[in-house]
Order: sequence, then structure tokens, then C-alpha cells
Amino acid sequence: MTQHPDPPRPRKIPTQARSRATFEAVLEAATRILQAGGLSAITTNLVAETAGISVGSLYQYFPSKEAILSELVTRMRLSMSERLADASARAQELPLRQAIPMLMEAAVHQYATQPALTAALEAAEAQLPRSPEVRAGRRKVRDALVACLDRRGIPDPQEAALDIAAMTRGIVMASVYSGKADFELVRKRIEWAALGYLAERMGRSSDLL
Amino acid sequence: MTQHPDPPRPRKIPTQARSRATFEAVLEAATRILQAGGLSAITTNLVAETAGISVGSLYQYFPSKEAILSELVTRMRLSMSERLADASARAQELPLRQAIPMLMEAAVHQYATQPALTAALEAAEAQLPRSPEVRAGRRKVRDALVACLDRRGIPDPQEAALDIAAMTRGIVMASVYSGKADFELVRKRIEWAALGYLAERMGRSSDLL
Amino acid sequence: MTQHPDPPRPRKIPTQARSRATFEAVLEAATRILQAGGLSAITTNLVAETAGISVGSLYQYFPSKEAILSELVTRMRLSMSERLADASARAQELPLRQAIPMLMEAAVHQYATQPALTAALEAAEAQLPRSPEVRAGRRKVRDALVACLDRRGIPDPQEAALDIAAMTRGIVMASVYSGKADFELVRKRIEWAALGYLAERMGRSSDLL
Amino acid sequence: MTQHPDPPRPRKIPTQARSRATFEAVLEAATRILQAGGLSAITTNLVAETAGISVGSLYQYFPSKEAILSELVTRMRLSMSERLADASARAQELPLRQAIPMLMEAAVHQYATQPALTAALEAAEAQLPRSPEVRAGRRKVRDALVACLDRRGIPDPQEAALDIAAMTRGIVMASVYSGKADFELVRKRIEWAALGYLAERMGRSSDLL
DNA sequence: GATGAATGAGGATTCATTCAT
DNA sequence: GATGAATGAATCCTCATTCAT
Repeated sequence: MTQHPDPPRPRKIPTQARSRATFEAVLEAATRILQAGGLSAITTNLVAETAGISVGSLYQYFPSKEAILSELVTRMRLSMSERLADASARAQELPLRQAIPMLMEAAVHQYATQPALTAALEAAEAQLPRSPEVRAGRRKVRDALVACLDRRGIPDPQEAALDIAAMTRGIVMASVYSGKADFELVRKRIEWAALGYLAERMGRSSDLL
Repeated sequence: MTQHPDPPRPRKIPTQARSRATFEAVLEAATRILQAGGLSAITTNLVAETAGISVGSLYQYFPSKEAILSELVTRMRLSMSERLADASARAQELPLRQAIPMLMEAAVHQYATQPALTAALEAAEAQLPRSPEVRAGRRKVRDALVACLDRRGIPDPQEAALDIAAMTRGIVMASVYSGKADFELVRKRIEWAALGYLAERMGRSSDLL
Repeated sequence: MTQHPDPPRPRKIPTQARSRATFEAVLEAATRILQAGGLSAITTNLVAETAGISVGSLYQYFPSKEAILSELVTRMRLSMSERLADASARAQELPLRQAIPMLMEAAVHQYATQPALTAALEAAEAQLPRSPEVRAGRRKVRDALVACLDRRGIPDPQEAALDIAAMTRGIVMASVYSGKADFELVRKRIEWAALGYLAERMGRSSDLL
Repeated sequence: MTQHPDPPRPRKIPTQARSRATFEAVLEAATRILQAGGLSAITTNLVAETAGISVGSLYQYFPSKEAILSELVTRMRLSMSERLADASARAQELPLRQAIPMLMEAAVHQYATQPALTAALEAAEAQLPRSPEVRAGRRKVRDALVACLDRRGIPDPQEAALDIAAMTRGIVMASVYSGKADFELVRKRIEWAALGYLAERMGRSSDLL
């Protein structure tokens, strides 16, 4: 059986100004490296050097390389879930045809603004123990969508939500990968995907949409 | 800027029986390792050992670890494209509502039968220089779909094909990742996604579907 | 050739109350760590933290990690020598058969009450330059025994004293190591060893005992 | 509770000439380093360099630094137990007064010929998981002594054997530590210790001796 | 051609010690 | 005096690749 070890975490969350700066400098350096070279380019020594600090300092704040990645993944998931929860709230009373675009916009945002970083962090996430925060973030994303669909009477909204999220991710990452990153267009396409999927799911006759 | 070095290749494609067998043994060993432990588990020494040969022999056939991975990725893409081209041919004269399920079945097949291996190879692909063969394989996949859509008068069939492929991949990988791998159900859902997407794309009034 | 550098010492022996308290807090913390985790568990940062002070403060009082260990070793040897000198004085007028048990009790005491700590400190002592204090302590231990033996006419009392001390240590550490720490029994056995050794040394006919 | 992890072992026992040579070269280098600088001087890089090989080669044969130490400890214990078993056999029919010297000679041999190395290896042994071979070696040493004592009617020969071994070790290590290594003399003294201890143990009247 | 021993650069991590605040 | 953040040399170990046999 696979072990489920504790997810790696920062050693301490610094509060004083100087510490805080170093802590953030590490995360920024790691971010830059991931953007430029992907997951395989990241090295604790390189992170420290890029951050303009010593390895020792890095290890004051993060007990391992994984802890750095884990923190970045967590932040990414939190930011995504907040954005989506927000969109969901704003879409609350709108008809599905107007709600979906708002939600899709939120869903795409992270990928659209940070394609390479996001890809690297998702690769990292896949080989990291899942942290409660990330789980919670993912759940929150899903719940926002689920609530949105449920309110409109979509059956089995859980599965529908998962699929929409997955399709979205698929289309976005493919366009990132192919280098054509016109995210205005991408957003339009994932709207089609989401709306079409829902219509198909409910039978074409339905007029909920 | 990212470099675009030559894609790594086998040193030579052996034709004699014994060489051929060794060559294949390496690839099989690599496959087994990727299935069992993912991309990070593969090392040249382990591949050689698993294949029952020496590292030296391995390097007779493959100039680098990347060359092994590259060959596997190429083969995977070729097999996928062949399967899809085949489905496309069989779906030739059928109405879209019958054609799409056949195509989707072909698209899902690789993921459904070899989820772990496929995930590992896609991770490998992401950090390998793109080989012409892989590009060709991908193009062939897309072309099969494109032809299929074009014949039915779908506008901008290229983009539509890309999106359908991407959605499919997204949904399939998500269900692999979540561990719920009922691929019969998955196939149904990607049919909804594909058909719905196309319907939406063409405007709901269309009756091409 | 092995170097004989100056033995590390405290930077200064503080006299004011607060300083004194900090100084002792460091030594107590180090002691606790050695007891719990042995020589390899001790780090300056951990000592400071356990003592409730900062590393910086620690280095106010001790110029190096070795200085801390050295101080503890010195104290241990002093305490041992004092205890033994005391026993020796009390045993002064007694016949050997009554004197030896008293001396052995003193010799065993440190090992019996602090086995793990003592083992750790002896390990430390082995890789520290020998300090004059420790030499003096050891000499004092030996001298107490020597005097005791000499007074009873044992020939070459120096060597005899060394051997008795060594045997004692051997038996005690072995029983510590094996986990069977019934020190009442151990004391009995080292009495046999000491008395027997002396008898044997003087020829069995002797009736000094 | 303390864990009892598997004792570290060589990765493979090489049989071919070149391998064998490298394997032994590592152990010899480690031995030289331990002799000269003690346990704290040993470093995988230094061992490799001293052995005239690369670190990589070292790790072909030994999975960790501990494995090297473990192998040396095992060999030392085996050699000691063989020597003692041999002496025990030769002493079989002799009276105790002649048997003990032979046994003591065997017991002292390792310490006498390799004092610094032995001290280092015993320090290593203390922080290594106990391997079955070493346990067996130690048991064999004890059994040889036990049998020898038992045959002569010494009561509780187990405890007596342990104590004699411990006293011996104590005296020998002390004379090593003090730098006065006249082992002919040392042997004489541990004979006194052993014989005296036994006599004392049995009551002075006994004439078994 | 095959073998597998050997290589060594590279990467993660620790910890004694310093020094700016 | 006290603090604790920062330093970086030192250490263990891996693994892609080479090359003598």
C-alpha cells in the first residue's frame, strides 16, 4: 500500500519583517525558476541563489524542497478556489447561459495568466502528498460549481461539475502546450464545452439552458 | 529562451533478430518501470537490469535515457493516431451521433487501458524536445478528427478537433487521477462533452447533429 | 601525529547572578539532551533552544560546542573524584575487606545514577583534547585509591588502582549496555573483582585481605 | 520505543577479482582512517579517495557509510570469536590456572594489536543496529568462556563470563587510552583479575583453582 | 558486440558559527 | 548584553554515462 505521509510544510510562518521578506523571496525565486524551466529545473541551491540568500537560510523556513513546492501549490489552489467562489457568488441569480461564462472566466484565469507555472505546479502536485489545504481548495472549487449547477436543477451535479472542471483544464492546458494562448478565445470555447456538455447531459430537449 | 535541441533517438533501428529482441527488451523494461513507479522511477541501470542486459548494451541501442523515453512516447502517439484513423475510417459514412462514440472510444482507449503508463509518458513528453514523429502522430490524430468533422460541415474543424481531443484527455485523466476508472461511464461522458460542444459551437438551432 | 590543541573552555566564568543562571541553563540543557539522545543528538542550536536562550547568548559564554562538552566532562570527573576522595577518607582506618566496598560504591555511583549521560560524556571525552582539570580529576581518583592501597602495603599501588578503576568501569558499562542495570548486584560483582584482583596480585597466600 | 531497523549490509558480495579488490580497498581505507582519526574522521568521500576509487564505486558495494562500518565491526567480532573459540578448545583439558591465561591472551589480542581501530569500531558498534552476525559472534565469545567455566564447576558461569569479558575490556581499553600499551604486562594483569574474580566469587576456600 | 565496474558532477540537507539589529 | 537570521563549508548519496576487458 502507498503511504500517506504528512504533507511537507514550511518550518515556521515568519511574522517579522526581515523573515517574512526572506520567506517570500524563496517562494518568488522558486516561482521564477518553475516558470522558466519547469519542475525539473528547480534545485534548492538554485532557489537560494536566485533568492539572493544562502541555502542555510532557505532551510530555516522550509524543511525540504517539497515544502517549497507544496506551499506554492497550496497558494495556487487557494487563489483559484477564492476566485471561483467569488464568481459563483456573483453568478448566483443569473441564468445558466450567463453564469457559465463567469465561472469559466474564473476557472481559466490561473492558466491564462501563468500557463507555464501552473503546468509545473500541477506536475509537482501530482507527486506530492495531498495537503488538507489543497484538498479543501479543490473541494471548494468543486462545491462552488456544484451549488451553481444544483440550483438550476442539473441532475448529478457532482459528476457534472467534475467533468466541466476537467474539460476546462484539458482545453486550457492544450492551448498552453500548443503555444497559442489567446485566452479570450479559449474562454469562449470552454463555454461552448460546458454549456454543450450540460445540454447533452440533460437531453437536448431540456430548456433549462 | 528554451532550447530546441534535436530530439533524442535510438542510435539505430536494429534489423537482425537478436538485436531487435534486445532493443525491444529495453523498451518493455522501461514500460514496466514507468507503469509501476512513474517517470521518476526510471533509471538507465534499472532499465538494463530489468531487461536482463548490461548498461553497456543499453547504450549500444539508445544514446541516452531520453532516447528511450522518446521512443516510447513516439510509439504511444503512433498507436493512438492509428487507432483513431482507423475509427475515423469506419465512421466515415455514419451520422455524427454515431460517429462520435466510435471516435471517442478510440481516443479513450490508450488512457483506459494504460492509465499509469500514459500519464508517465505524457509527463516525459512535456520535458522532451518534440520529435517529428510525435508531431506527425499528433497531427494524424487531429486530421482524422478534422476530416470527420469537416465532412459534416462543422466550421473551423481544426479548432473543434483540438478542443474535443483536449476535453477528452482532460476528463479521462481526471478520472484516472481520482481513481474512479469506470471507463464505460467515462466514454459516455466524453460523448456528451463532444456532441454538446459541437452543438453549442454551431448554434443550438443546427440540426446537423 | 595527533594535534594537541588547547582544551576548549568557557569564555569566562560568570559571577553575576543572571549570567550565572544562563551559564548553568546551557549546561543543564546540554545534559538533558545528552541523556535523551546521546552525543550525536547535541547541536548548539538545540542546546540554546532547550535552555531558553538564543544561540548568540550561548556563544557569549561558550566559544564552541566543544567547550560545553568539555565543561560537562570536567564537572563529571571532578564530582567523581570528590566522591571517591571522600569515600577514601572514610575508609581510611578500615580493613581492606570493608574499605573496598565503600570505594566501589563511590566508583559506581556516577555510572549507576546517570548511565546514558556518563556514556555520552565518556564518548565526548575521547574526542576532546584532555584538559588539565580532567587530568587532575582522574589523577585525584587514582590517588585516592592509590593511597588506600598503599596504606595497606599493596605493592605498585598505582597500577593496581588503575586496574581496579578500569575493571569497575568495564563491568559497569557492560551492564549498562546490556540493559540489566541492577546496580546492587553490580556493586557486589565489582567487589569480587577488586578484592580478587588484589589477592591474586599479592599471591594467594597473603593475608592482607 | 526504539526502532530496530535492519542492519546495513554490503550491497553485494563481489566474487570477481577486480570487484573483490575494490571491495577490500574500501574496507582497508576505512580501517586506516579509523586508526588514524577515530570514528569522527570517517567520511565517504575520504574513504573513496583513500581507497583510490570514486565515491560512486564505493556506493556500488556499500549502500551507506554505516554499511562499511557494520562490515568492519562484523569482521572484528568474527575474528575475535574465532580466536577465542580456538583458545577455548585448546584450553579444554587444562586446569583453570593454565586455561585462563590462554583465554585472556585470545581476549586481549584484538585490543593489543589494533587498539585505536578497536576503540573506533566499538564506538561505531554502539550506534549501529546490531547485526545477527555480530550478535552471533558475541554469543560465541561468551559461550566459549561459559563452557570453559562451567566445565570446572563455576556457579552461574554466564554472569561470570560476562564479568570477565567486561573486566578484560575495561583494563585493556584503559591501558590503550593511557597510551601505555605493554600488552605482555596487560595480559598478566587481566589474568590476575580473572582468576581473582573467580576465586572471590566462589569463596576463598574453594580449591577449584 | 557485450559486460559491468568505474566515474564524478550534481543535488539535498545539516549545523557550527557570525554579526547586524 | 541579547537576539535569531544568515552563512556556507561539509557531508551523504544518486545516476547518467564511459570504457577497459
